[in-house]
Amino acid sequence: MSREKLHTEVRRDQLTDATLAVVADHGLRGLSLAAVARRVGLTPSAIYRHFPSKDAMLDAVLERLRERLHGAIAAARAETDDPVEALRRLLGRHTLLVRHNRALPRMVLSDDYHLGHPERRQRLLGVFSGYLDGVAGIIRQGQRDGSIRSDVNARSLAILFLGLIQPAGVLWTLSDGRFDVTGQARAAWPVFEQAIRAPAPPRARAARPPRSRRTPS
Amino acid sequence: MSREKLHTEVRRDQLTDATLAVVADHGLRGLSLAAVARRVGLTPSAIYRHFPSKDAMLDAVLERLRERLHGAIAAARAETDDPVEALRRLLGRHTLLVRHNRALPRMVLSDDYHLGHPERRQRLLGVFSGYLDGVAGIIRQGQRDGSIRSDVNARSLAILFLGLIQPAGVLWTLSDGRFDVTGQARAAWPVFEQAIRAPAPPRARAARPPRSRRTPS
DNA sequence: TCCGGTTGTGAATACACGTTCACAATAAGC
DNA sequence: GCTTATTGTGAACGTGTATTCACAACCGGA
Repeated sequence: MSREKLHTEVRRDQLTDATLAVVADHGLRGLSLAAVARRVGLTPSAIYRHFPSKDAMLDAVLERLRERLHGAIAAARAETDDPVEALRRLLGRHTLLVRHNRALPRMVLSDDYHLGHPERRQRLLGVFSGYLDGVAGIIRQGQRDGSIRSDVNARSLAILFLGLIQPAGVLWTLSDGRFDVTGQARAAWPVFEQAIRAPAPPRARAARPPRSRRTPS
Repeated sequence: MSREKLHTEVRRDQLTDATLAVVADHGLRGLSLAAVARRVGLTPSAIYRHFPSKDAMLDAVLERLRERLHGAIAAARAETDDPVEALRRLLGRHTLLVRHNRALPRMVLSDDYHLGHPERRQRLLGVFSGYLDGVAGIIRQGQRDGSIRSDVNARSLAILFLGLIQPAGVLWTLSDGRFDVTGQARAAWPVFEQAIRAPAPPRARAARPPRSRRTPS
């Protein structure tokens, strides 16, 4: 082993990085302390100098992913004032994030992380909700300034936006990177954009939300 | 134990059912032969009378899920000739399928199943592709008869359709059934429908697919 | 009725993993 | 330079797991 003694903050960073790498390569199931330790040149027991348990380490990793997701939203919002354009940029940033962090979909979609740990599920749901709130915030801004349709609530549109990326991300991980996420995003975006844009202001259509419209079976 | 001797086909059905139930409750990670055996009133070793290995059992389970997914598509197509209406029905059937088979998203999205087993990944990708092909088939029909826009390829639209369900399904599992999948589907469908409908025939817009349009960063 | 194949059992095996602990080596503060 | 807290090591432990095997009970057909 390297036998080198480093400060605990440094090791913690190394360990979370290594964890992300292992999860990217072998999934959450394949995540073992041995594999993480090997990657940073430590023995499994040394990990316990920096994290009280494997679970605590995973929590730190999730926190890092959360920061990156929120960072993407903040960056997209900072770049432009046009909400629709902000969404387009967020889409690009998010696909890039997925492509550079194969661990992200695995961590967030795999149930290993939260099953049997209600507080974990709550945390993960919080990450999702936070992201969706961010997207919904952009959308609401667009609804206020009239660029985005107001007959569908912002949250639903935010989830629809997530649908722009998620299946592509799944296909991408499943195909081991062969599926063209970026291409799919480029193809799907115009469709989405057109769908959320408010109908042209001149001709005010009946934009009443269709309440419980039920077409006969 | 029940001590009852049943034919192997019956046991195989019971075992796949039990596996689905266990995965629904405890995820793929929490799937153990012991748990499955307990659920059907057998000992773990008895399972080997009906499946050569745990992996083989999982394969059978995936096959069952594949059948149900394809069944949903076939049923939706059989019910109507209108492609857009078929998609709407498929959406309903799919959400129902997810709600009744919590194991479905877990099996299909968790990487436990396929990581480290390239042939498994291939199989799972095949399930996805088969489903997408089915959806794309409906869409292509709509493109031929002019009800669905032709400037975006059917596959991309099919993936977008999947995005209508998948994030909702994830939120649903994550919130332990509290999230309203059906409501989300109802809210998102009109948006999707309007997005894929071909622009009204009278005013023929320039519907050339934008090839590599790149907006400056 | 008898017999062979099928189904079920419980004990045993082998392995991987998280975690603990006593001890060694090193860095930091006085 | 001495002391003390920090960091790293290797061995050990306990647990949960898939899988195997010898044996028992049973069903179905001759």
